Amino acid sequence: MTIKVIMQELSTSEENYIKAIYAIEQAERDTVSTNALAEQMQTKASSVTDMVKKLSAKSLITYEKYKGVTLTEEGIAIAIKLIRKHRLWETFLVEKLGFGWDEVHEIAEQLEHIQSSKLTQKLDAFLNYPKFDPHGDPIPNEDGVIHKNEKARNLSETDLQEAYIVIGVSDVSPSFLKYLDKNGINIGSKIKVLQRYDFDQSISIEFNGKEINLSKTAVQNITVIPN
Amino acid sequence: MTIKVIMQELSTSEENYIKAIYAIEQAERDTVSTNALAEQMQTKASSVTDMVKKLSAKSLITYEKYKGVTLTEEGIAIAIKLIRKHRLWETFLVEKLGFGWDEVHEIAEQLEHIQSSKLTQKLDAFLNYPKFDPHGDPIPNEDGVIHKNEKARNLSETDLQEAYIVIGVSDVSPSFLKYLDKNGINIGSKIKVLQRYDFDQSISIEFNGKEINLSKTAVQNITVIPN
DNA sequence: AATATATTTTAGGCAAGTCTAAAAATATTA
DNA sequence: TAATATTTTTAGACTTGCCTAAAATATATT
Repeated sequence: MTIKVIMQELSTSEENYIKAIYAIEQAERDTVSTNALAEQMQTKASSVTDMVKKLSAKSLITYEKYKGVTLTEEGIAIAIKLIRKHRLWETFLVEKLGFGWDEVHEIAEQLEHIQSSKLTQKLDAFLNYPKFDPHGDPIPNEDGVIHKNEKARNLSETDLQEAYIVIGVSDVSPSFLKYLDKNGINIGSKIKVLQRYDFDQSISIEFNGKEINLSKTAVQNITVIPN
Repeated sequence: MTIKVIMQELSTSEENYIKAIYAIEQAERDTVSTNALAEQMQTKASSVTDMVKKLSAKSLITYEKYKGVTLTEEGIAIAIKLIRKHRLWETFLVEKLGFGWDEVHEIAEQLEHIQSSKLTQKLDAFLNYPKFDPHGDPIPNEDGVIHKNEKARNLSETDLQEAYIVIGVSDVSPSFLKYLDKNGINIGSKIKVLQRYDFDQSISIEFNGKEINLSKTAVQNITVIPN
């Protein structure tokens, strides 16, 4: 027998509050103050108080007057679902539609509120169950599990002989992009770190069967995740 | 020099009214009455009057008390953009995510309100600029041009010995879908009309080298375009 | 044409989500 | 600890989009 938890339908605004509370809880390990939430939501403290009462009545947060709020288990589950959808859509926009990783946030912000768990599942499958989004942030799986331990890292912090996937570059100067392009390196490129030269902090990697040397500057601007 | 028309941001509700007015204008070739619109929107006539005043103030419709409404040029443009987005998303859901033809309407109803013309363009390109959605309805192009040029037609209105491509079905009963599935017929399937039997209005087609007989009912529910 | 019926609009109200201004509680500091 | 400053809540109001009930207008019928 399968147990299906009926999850209440939330408004876009309610969902955004849940997400904001989750984000603050992750950053500061404390209850979330009204002002912090107002700041995060770009609204007034009085509006926050109103909403906080409503979410509390729905048991998505615990709220005590003048003492801030905390997400309940159910609230956390909703936040993670939203993050999952957001990151899956960002991955879709970059990998399938060819958007730049810097242009997808706003659109994903809208897409994450589309209601259909089947859509999320199918999107996940279509993208081949990605573990990280284009910004290197982990994508929660369907059960809400987030692999926070394997976080995206800089190429300079990798282990030798290990395989990685390029998920981003921080320097976006045309010359750097051209340099990567010339070598065929792109988002999604699978590379292996061969050697690290301490004298100039350059490294050599294996990519597409070829060995490529990357300067210190290049290395510092490439973000990877373990493959 | 490119002229960019700044289009005002509309609420989901406003957009839905515009779409509803457009739909009624297409069906009946007349001004749209308050009651007809209330029926279409599943709401009360008084609510319609309220909204109609607002849309009129925004010059998206012309409205004269007790005389019904008509979309302005700008209103029509918005309606067509919404239809374009709706049909592109439906195509995406069916062709890329593997949804059934019958399950995509509700989701597309949400997706069509996502604001980003770049997203629409890129989605269109990703889908290879489809001309018809999974239901056989034409997809307006970026300039709002709808190729109604009688391309999509019912299988019952085809010419013998001609090649066609299946672009949709109107009956969405599971048994009918299963029936098509068993024969391997799908959206995009290339068929040739072999013969038409007047006594029971069934036809025989060639598909994948095999000859398949389709009953009158089946025929009436399949939409094709000339190949 | 006068009356009956149907349609549409107005008037007033409600919920969601926001705001400002003022009051209440908490935190800081002299 | 008492005064001051900050944070949070309350009270009342606004907008959007909807509602009901009643009034106004248009249409149909005798």
